[in-house]
Parts: sequence; C-alpha cells; structure tokens
Amino acid sequence: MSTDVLDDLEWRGLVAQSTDRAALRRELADGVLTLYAGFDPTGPSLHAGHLVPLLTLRRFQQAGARPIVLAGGATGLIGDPRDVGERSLHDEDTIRDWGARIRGQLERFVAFDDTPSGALVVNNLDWTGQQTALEFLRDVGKHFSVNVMLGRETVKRRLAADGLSYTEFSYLLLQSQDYLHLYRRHGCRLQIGGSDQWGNIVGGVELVRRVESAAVHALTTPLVTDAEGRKFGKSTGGGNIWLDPAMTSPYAWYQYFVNVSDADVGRYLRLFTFLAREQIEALEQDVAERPHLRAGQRALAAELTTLVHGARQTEQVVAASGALFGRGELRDLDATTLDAALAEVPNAQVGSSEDPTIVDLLVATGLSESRGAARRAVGEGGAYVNNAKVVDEAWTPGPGDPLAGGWLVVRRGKRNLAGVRVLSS
RNA sequence: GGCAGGUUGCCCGAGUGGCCAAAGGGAGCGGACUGUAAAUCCGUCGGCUUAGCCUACGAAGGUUCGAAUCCUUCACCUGCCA
Repeated sequence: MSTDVLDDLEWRGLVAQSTDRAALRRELADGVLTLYAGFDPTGPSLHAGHLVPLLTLRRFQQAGARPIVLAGGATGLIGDPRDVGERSLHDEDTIRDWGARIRGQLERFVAFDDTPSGALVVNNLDWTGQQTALEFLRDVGKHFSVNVMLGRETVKRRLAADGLSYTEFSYLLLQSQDYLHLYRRHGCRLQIGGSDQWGNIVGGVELVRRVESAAVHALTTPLVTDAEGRKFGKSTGGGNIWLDPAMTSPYAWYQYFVNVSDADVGRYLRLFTFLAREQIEALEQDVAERPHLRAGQRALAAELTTLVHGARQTEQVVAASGALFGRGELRDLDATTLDAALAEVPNAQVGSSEDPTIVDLLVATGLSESRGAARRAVGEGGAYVNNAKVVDEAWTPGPGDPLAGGWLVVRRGKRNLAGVRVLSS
C-alpha cells in the first residue's frame, strides 16, 4: 500500500497531531491498514464540519486502507464533555433516530465492496448495550487513572468553570473501549478524528497497549476555522450547514461555499476536495490574480455539492445560481429556466385576492422571520422584487410584474432569494 | 445538612421600585464600497392589527398606583463548611 497518503494529508493540512509518524508509515507500507473514525449522533444530520475526518477516511480508503465508520449509538447517549458546559441528555429514541439518519449519510462517503479495503459500518451500542456496569468498571475502568484524566484540557477547563458530571467524565472510557473492541475484532490499528478528539483517541491507544500490549495509532485532523477564527461550517446565520438536503438545501449548500472568502478558499480546496495538487495550485493562483472571477470558490462549491448531493444536483444549483445571480435581466429568462432556478430556493404562493404587500411576500417566503423584520428590511432598502428595490411597505405586485411562468423573484439583501407565484383566485 | 454568592434578550454583561423592551460589547441583519470576498463606515437588532397593545429579566405566588429591581416558596448552578 502506498504511504504517499501521509504526504498528501500533510500537504493538505489535514494532520493536526499523530502518534509516531514513522511507525504509522511502516504500518501503511505493511499491508492493508484498518482504521476507524467515530461519529456521534448529536443532531439529526451530519454537518459540514464532520466532513474533515470523514473525507480523510475516504482518502485512506483510496490509498488502499480499510475504513471502519463507527456510528456512536452508545457514546451519543453519554456525550463528550465540551467547554460550553454540561450537555442535556437526549432520550434514547431520539438518539436512535439520529443514529440511523447519520449512519445513512456516513455510508455515502466510503466504498463498500468485496476487496480487502471494503468499508465496514459499525455501531458501538452493539458491544456496549448489553454490558453491565460491573463489567465495565472491572474490565475498562480499572485501566484508567483518574489522576491522568483530571489533567485533560477539557476536564480542567470544565472543573474551572461549571464542573462536569460523572457521566461526561466517563466518556473517555467508552470511546477507548471502542478502539479496543475494533482492534480485537477487526485488527484496527489507527483511529482518526477531529483534533478535539485527541485525548479520547489516545485513551484508546493506551488501553490497547495495556490490555493487548499492542502499539496502535492515532491521527487527528485540525479543527477548521475561517480566517476570522470562526468555526467552519457555520452559516452566516450562525446555524450549522447540514448534509441533509431537507435541512440545508443543495442550493444553500452550494452558496455557502461560493461565498467563502479569498483568504480561506485555497485551504478549503485542500481540505475538502479530491482535486489534485496541481489543480488546486492552479486555482489558488487564479484566485490571486483574478479574484473577482471566484474560480476557486466555484470549484470548491461544485466539488463539495457533487460529493454530498451528486453531480445532477450540482448542475441544477450551478444553473440556478447563474440565472439568479447573472448580470442578465430576469425578464429575459424563459419559464423553463426560471422554474428550474426557483425550484432551488424557497417558494411561496399567494392569492391575488389577498392583495399581498411586499411585507407579506417576505414573510410568506421565509426571507423575513416576522412582519417587523420584513418592514425593517424594506426600510433599510434591502427588499427587492425582480431585482428592483422596493421602498414602500405597502407595495403590491401589479399585473405587469410577474415574469415568465407567473413568478416574482423576491430578494432580501444581496443574496437571499425566493420565488413567489401569485395565483389569480 | 449549614452558610455565602448566583440565574437578565442569540452570547457575554450592566441594571437594585417608575425615565426599562432593559446600558455596553459580540454575533446576526440591511446599506455604501467591491467581486455573491475581506477590511472599513453607516444603520438596524422581541412580537403585533405599531401615537397603542402583548410577551419578556430561572419558576410560582405576594407587597405596591407601579417590580428585572422588595418579600415568600420552589428549582438549578458555584464556592466554603459538615
């Protein structure tokens, strides 16, 4: 198996920390390495940030390693301690539901085949669900020193702040046990994850060493932030951008990446795309020389949309973006083009008898959250219909306003678009 | 179990009887400038049928013409003591 994968990961900036790099290199050269990464169901969908370790798993597979994708049905019930404070527990049904959804998403990023590098999907609830507390404390707990656990950064911060529960404190043991289980059962010798997982991963490495006298490895990917230091994958509204198309539309997903700043685009191309080094370097140069063309951003957005939603969706959102953001006149678009483009953004229908004002349209499309917000938008000069600014709250579409297919293109701000059909009722 | 401190809007944080939908900061949103970028500047930032009304300062009750502010009980958090 090729060890180039490590060089490639390093060039891409995907390696935050790892155990002995030379030893890992030997493992990779030795045969088919089995590695795993775990994903806890902390929400109904994976989000953009999850892609970093997930795509890294895929890179390893492409280099000939065998990936195990772990859905954290058990660990998700406990919750990894984080700086912001104690988590509130979700009920088991919720976690089970989220776990099932996430598992479906995880499966799309690795290949399942009969080759030695064919992927596996596992759920840690399968080997912890029936375990008793006594077994756990005797078989796993005995190998952990509280003294060491208290020294972990997250634990120290939590103790200095609001404290943390015994439940969260125990999370490390569960994740460590997973590594031990996968080592025994599948010969797994490398665990990867986000850099915030380093402590948990090393916990597993230590456990395997103590119990099995075997040296297994750890590698983490960096926590990705933008040039401002904000966590990657947070939409401008502050929420996550999700992989589930029902939660973040493919259009919104594409738009998020098209809007990545120049300062971030090169780094993101390396982290998130499978483009070759030469292609990425060419794009970076293009961004430096002709930033207004946004070639890097477009490539990034297209690659990631294809990866997550498929090539067909990408074509559609690229076409929609072109039509709606193009310099051309909306009035020149034919009904078919407009139908397709507006299918990608929020839609609403209103009856003409309701005499909808601009405020009604903004609220009906969800572009504004309340009538007050809609009025504000109009007052601030941020409301548009068919690319024309609307300054009067009482503005109502006239008979000449609908475009082909009966559409009104409503916009709030620079880039929040929606389609409205006024039905003559 | 005792004592002390705390719980304010998306987040941080001021407010200790009316001038409080609540200072200030951050985030967000809109505008200008640009390139659907960054920086900068300006504006905005609970809801509604908007000269008014409703909801809101951990929860419930009370005092008062009037409470985020005072009292009572409860819940939770932090620290010290047992």
